[in-house]
Amino acid sequence: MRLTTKGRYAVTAMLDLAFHSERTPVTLMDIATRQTISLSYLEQLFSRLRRAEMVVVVRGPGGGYQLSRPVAEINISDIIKAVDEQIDSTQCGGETNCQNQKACLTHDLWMGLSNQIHHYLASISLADLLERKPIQEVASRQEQDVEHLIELRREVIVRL
Amino acid sequence: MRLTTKGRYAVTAMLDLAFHSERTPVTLMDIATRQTISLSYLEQLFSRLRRAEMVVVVRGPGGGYQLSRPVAEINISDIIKAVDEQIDSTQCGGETNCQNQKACLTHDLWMGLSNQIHHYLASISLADLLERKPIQEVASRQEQDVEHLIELRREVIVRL
DNA sequence: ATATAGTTGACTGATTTACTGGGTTAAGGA
DNA sequence: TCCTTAACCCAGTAAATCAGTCAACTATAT
Repeated sequence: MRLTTKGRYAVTAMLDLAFHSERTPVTLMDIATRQTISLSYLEQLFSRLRRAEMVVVVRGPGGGYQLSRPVAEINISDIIKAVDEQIDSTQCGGETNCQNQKACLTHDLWMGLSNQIHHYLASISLADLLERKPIQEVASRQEQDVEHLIELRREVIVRL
Repeated sequence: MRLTTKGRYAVTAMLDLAFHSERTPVTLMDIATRQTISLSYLEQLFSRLRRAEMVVVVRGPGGGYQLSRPVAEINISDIIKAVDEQIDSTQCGGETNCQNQKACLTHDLWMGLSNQIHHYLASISLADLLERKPIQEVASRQEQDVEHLIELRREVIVRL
């Protein structure tokens, strides 16, 4: 279980989905605009999220992504694991042969530690995050800030 | 608070120190041999650990490193923060201006999350880890496995 | 048909990781 | 005083990862 900015991007994007995809799918372009993440980077992340069956896809016009299950059933740990390529942190993948064919100190230590963190993050769902006041406020502001940009983009595209 | 292999190396090395430096200082060479970490990499890590006042140094023959305080007063979070240069995970360093001079979704979310992880790791001390059975067993085995190597190294050096 | 939107892969620059090798400095012992 | 020990420090580097770009592709709704 690693904790890097990559995982944070994924959690942010999933939270954005949770806010906006209840009725209609959300395009990566919309998420990119609201969360200021590059579209192509989002594509990479969602490719993994899709393979991990965290999101479902609707292709074609009006399409986009939606969460594959209710927000209460998606936890932070799963999101991070989906994008963070699990090059397991002990170099032996639970094989317990990190050091001269035997377990290293780190093995038991870090396994235990990262298990605990994993369980902790697994206990937090998207639903939990959605309930938080400050997050709701930020999300509303983001919608207003960026709504006109998204509209503008659509109009401009239509005119061309 | 990031969670990478670098932090794991630091925690492993500190745990090794906790096991072996109670009476006499421990050289980085010994740790390098026991934990199979490169000596120069250890030097880098301990340079930071020393600046963070996690360890004290004794120079010259018979010297090495010792913990700066009792094992119960050194927690995992401090160790990781000492070596992981805190390029804060939100790009705004608590300034709350990550996105167009305002808070991003990530800000509150990730701040909260990483705070919780920080507190969790802060609640685990080296003393806690030392008490764990599997860790004790691995440490004993490592001593036996490597003791002769360390002895050998000293003899060889003496002969040269 | 055409525009929308996801899918895939190759490729890039920047940064971090983990390590090598060189020399310098402090301290202890013969 | 000289030698050894061991920390200190610096410059460099191969590999991996991060974050992102670009281009060609497929599926689908209108």
